[in-house]
Amino acid sequence: MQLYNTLTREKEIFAPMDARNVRMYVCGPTVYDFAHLGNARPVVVFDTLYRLLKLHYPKVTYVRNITDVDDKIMAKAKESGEAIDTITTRTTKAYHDDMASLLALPPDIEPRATAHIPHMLALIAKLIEKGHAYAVDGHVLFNVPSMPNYGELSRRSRDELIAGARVEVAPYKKDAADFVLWKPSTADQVGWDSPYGRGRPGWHIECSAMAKEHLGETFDIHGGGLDLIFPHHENEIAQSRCAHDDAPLAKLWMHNGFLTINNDKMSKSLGNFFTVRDLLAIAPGEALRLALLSAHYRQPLDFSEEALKKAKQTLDGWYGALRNTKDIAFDANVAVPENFMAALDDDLNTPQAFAIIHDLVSQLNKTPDTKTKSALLSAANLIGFLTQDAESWMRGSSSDGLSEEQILALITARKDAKAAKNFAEADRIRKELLDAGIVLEDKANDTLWRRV
RNA sequence: GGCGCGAUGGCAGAAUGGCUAUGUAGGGGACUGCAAAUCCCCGUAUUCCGGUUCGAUUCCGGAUCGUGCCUCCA
Repeated sequence: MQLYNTLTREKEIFAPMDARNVRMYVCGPTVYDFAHLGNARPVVVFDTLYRLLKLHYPKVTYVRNITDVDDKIMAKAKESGEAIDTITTRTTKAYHDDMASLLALPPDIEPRATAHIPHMLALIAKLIEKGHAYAVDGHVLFNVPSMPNYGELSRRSRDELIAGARVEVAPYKKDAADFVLWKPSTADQVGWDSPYGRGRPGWHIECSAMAKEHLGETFDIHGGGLDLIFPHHENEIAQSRCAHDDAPLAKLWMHNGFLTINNDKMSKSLGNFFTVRDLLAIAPGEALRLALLSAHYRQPLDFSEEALKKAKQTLDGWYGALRNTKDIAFDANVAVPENFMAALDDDLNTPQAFAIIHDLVSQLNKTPDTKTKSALLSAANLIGFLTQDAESWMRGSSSDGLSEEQILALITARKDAKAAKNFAEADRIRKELLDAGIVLEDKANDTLWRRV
């Protein structure tokens, strides 16, 4: 398979370091609030990659961290008066639930930052020992000029960084580009004892420490959002390589594009974000997943509720084909179609993969047979689609609106009216159901219904 | 100011040095008591200006517009 490597800015043939165990690290959430859709995109994208890798290789170790110590969490705790643990535990649970709703498989290992403080301190000590970091006033800073090839991922020189710097340079820094590995905590702030005084980790060190602990010094794939390239991933590389005798951190770096709303970047600071939770209230997770994968992962994706509705309609069509062929058997031995695999193996071309699913759906409608149905299901299931029972998908769920009993009673009443050739009454009932969001499909022997 | 990305039909969105995706919307037809679903048929596209080439939407240069990053961020 081919994957685009941010490091080389080219598609490369993927060759794992150890084909018996492919290792992948993806930057996970800082748990202080509900996940927004921008957080969900990388989860769904790398879940798709994870599923593909699992198909190609006997074992994949997928690590996605939970950042449970951070100034944003501290600020939230101060604001709400809750304990940090309470916030991180609750938010982590919500994150797990939301991502499961998006049909994302859980990672193999989900390390928490607070459980790796000793690993971070060990890494920091090594960096100081090797002359790449220095302690000053309770801070420990990584000295960027100590690494000659700093900036390879983002392709920035140190001079450019300083020239463009928007922030004031802290007086204790030896160099303007130096970044924090460890910072002091006041008595009322969360902190851990260390040789540099009581404090807490900087933003980047946790990923270096946890990746080393769970995947080793060098692993296959490191993923995350585009905005992590600089500074986060650049600094992870600096820390890890300088601590590990210049061993590369990851062979392949993958970054998903942004989610936009009306072509503006969706972000917390702009306030133009949707939480996954809010969207799950108006559409099934599978529809959200489809919407998130409907553009290639490296392209920007402009999200709207309209796009989400379209995704739901598309799935109605796919599930409709399954419901119409419910008597056709599924054969698990039928392979995923080659062109479908080829699309995904070409740097996760999900739009192309969906085009092939559309084609299979259309074939199934025309020639309903086990071979076609099985090809469709094996393809769709591979990347987390069409895993539900078609009938239950069509019936959906609705807390308000008509109950299934009411719907079935109306359908029976309409059937009686039709038998009596009272078409005006039959149409009136159908209109009543339509107004309640129920669409009927008359078949030869019975009437099917679905929620729109 | 520095670094980068993008521009494809009404909309969404792939691909490609010659054949033109897919979906959706729209038009016509089949089926249906009428619908729905499904099937068949049909329009509409590669931002602009140069260059390379037998041939460019694709490669190269420039312009315009949009957008991201430059120590909060997926």
